[in-house]
Amino acid sequence: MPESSLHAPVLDWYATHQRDLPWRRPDASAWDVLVSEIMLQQTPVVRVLPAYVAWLARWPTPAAQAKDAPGEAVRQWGRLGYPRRALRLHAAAVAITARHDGVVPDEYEALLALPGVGEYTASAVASFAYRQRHPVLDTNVRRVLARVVAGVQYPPQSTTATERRTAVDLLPEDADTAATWGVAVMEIGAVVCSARSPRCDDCPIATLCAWRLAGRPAYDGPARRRQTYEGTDRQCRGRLLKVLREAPGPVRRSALEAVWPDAVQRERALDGLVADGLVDPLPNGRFALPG
DNA sequence: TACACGTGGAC
DNA sequence: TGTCCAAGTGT
Repeated sequence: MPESSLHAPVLDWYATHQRDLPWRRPDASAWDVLVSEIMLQQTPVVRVLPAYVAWLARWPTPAAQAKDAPGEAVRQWGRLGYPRRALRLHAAAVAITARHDGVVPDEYEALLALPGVGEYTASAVASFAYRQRHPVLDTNVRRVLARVVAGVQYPPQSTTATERRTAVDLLPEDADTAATWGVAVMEIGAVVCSARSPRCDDCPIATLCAWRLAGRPAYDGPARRRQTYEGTDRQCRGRLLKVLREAPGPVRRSALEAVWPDAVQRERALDGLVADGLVDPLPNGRFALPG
């Protein structure tokens, strides 16, 4: 069975079933796409939607973003999570303005050099915004390929050379078709071939899926690392930054002390936020979002 | 290569 | 109710 037999059913399904998301509209700029991709890193679409609209209403171009302080980006980020992304998106806007004349670069290597842009995001922007032929390997695509091609329930913990080869092998020859293919496979992973309860009855490639053909065997490998949160430095950092975000200006140390009782952990977390550039310690002993 | 890094919704 | 999961990146 040639792998290209997957193309038509996937592309046909996407043509009629794709969600209407703002960053996919024809008039979405490369900046729009970049903002969406950074926001969507580890964050569900439904939570990104309102944040995305507000962000671009305030900063419709990289130059507009670059003119404001990084702390304003952190504040505007709100409760999306992983606020370092806000800092990096701001830094990317500065870099785009300085190095690329305010235009989001269309070359993969130039994209990869931007802060907060890794292998996936560089491919996504090159593909979705500039219609280039790049394999996009996000968690959705990796899961779909793991099931359809490899016949297993879940992909490996980190992206492997085998997965990259599979993604490249499956890429349609025509660049524009390849770009649509990428977002289409992602969409199947997001709304049909979900992690917990795949809806094989609604899947356009169910009859070609190795995992389904094998009877949907359960994941058989090393335990997937579970993420802890309660009581961690991460939770503490979130509490501290929330105080800064919601204050109109600099805050006293006492305001930070009030949200986390463990002094040792609190100081460690605060030091971490300062080291990450998310918090500015002021000479007067107060703390602020970076200026 | 593992690990750190937020937040909240679903089951 | 606690676990799992969500369009990853940087170190």
